[in-house]
Amino acid sequence: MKATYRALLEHGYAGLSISRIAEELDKSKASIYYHYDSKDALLVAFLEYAADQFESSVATETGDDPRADLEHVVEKLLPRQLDEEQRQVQSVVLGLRGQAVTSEPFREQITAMDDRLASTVREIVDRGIEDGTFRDVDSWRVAEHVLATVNGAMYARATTDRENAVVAARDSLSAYLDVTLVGESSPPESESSTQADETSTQEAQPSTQEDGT
Amino acid sequence: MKATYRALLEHGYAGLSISRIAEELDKSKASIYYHYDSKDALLVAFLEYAADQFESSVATETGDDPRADLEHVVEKLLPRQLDEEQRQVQSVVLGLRGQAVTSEPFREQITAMDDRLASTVREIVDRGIEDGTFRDVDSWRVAEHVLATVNGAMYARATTDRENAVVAARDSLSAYLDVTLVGESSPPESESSTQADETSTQEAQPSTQEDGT
DNA sequence: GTCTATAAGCGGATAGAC
DNA sequence: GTCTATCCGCTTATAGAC
Repeated sequence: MKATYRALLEHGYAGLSISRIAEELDKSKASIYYHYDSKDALLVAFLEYAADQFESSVATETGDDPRADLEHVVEKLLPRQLDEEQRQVQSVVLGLRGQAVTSEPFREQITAMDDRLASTVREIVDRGIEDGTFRDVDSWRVAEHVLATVNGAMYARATTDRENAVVAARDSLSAYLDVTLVGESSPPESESSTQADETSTQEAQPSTQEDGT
Repeated sequence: MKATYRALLEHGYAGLSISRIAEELDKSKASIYYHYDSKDALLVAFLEYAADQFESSVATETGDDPRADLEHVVEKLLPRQLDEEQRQVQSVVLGLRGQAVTSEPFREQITAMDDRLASTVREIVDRGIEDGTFRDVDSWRVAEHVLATVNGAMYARATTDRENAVVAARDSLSAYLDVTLVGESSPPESESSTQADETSTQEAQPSTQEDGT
């Protein structure tokens, strides 16, 4: 599994082959077939392994401050500064996830992963509602909104060079949670000056696609 | 390009080969090499073509009601009911986007696409602020939030069986826009009963990953 | 522009020795 | 369990005829 992980990192999903895995493993191709019946079987096993890695990299203690717990989850998935190891785990998982478009078994696994993540978020929101910290919102909807935004931003981080966009989305999500769950108060930090330094890639780019405006 | 599109639809990115494209085209493999120097060159050309298709499938008239324009854009990307053709365009684009994790040229193109989309959204928000329809929010942040959520939900639609989750995220996003941009009023529709029929996949699934709770 | 034929190589997978 | 050797199919890409 670790060798597969390394091979995936180096060559991407498209470039993943038994030879490459064997190389990382420092064993022969044939030896891999002793442990797995086929490449597909190995891949299915790996997807499970990768899901575990990803989820334990996200797992977080939940305390008795729901708003902090929520922020903690978001921070785990979408840290302002992504360290190299997390970047790698995420791009591998995203690479596999892409295969779910055309592969049934992959799709099932990914669906289960998102289900678990969404439940985690929803449970935190529910707890907050019960203990009176949060307003009586539709926890399911809110959880799905959070998950979609976080996934979208992770996805952008892995497939574009729009780092600032990721941070902006994250900040806006936090502000949204404050307004929706807690009420009107804005958090200690500012409201319109956290956005780095305007050196962003999407600033001052007047849209090449349409003629309107 | 159209033959490549069809081949991609039938076999996915992993299964895309010159033979397959030639087959769709009803010409020989060699004839393709007369028009493109290499598979990579063809792929780069196709990415551009696909981006155009995608963007023109999203393009929308912008009128003088910013809130409606915004809703229109979201509806185009994340319709409540996705028709077959749109589903296909989206899964092809998503499939290509996945390659951006490991391919520089792909990454650049995808970055440009997201930049354009974000600008479109931001311009609508700016227009709304100027004409007094919207509050004086940070249009950049809001636009990135919208884009991340929409992308995340599209991504979920293409890689999971969580249809209800997509609709939930979309509804929550609309509600968020109403609150943030317009003010307190909630839209005509309900607040906690639009969520289909609870037959969703993520309901009643008590999270297998942690022991807390 | 398009074809057939073919080169050269890598992919997954197996046989059989150790 | 691991190795070497090997099979076979398919891939990208080219040569050269029409």
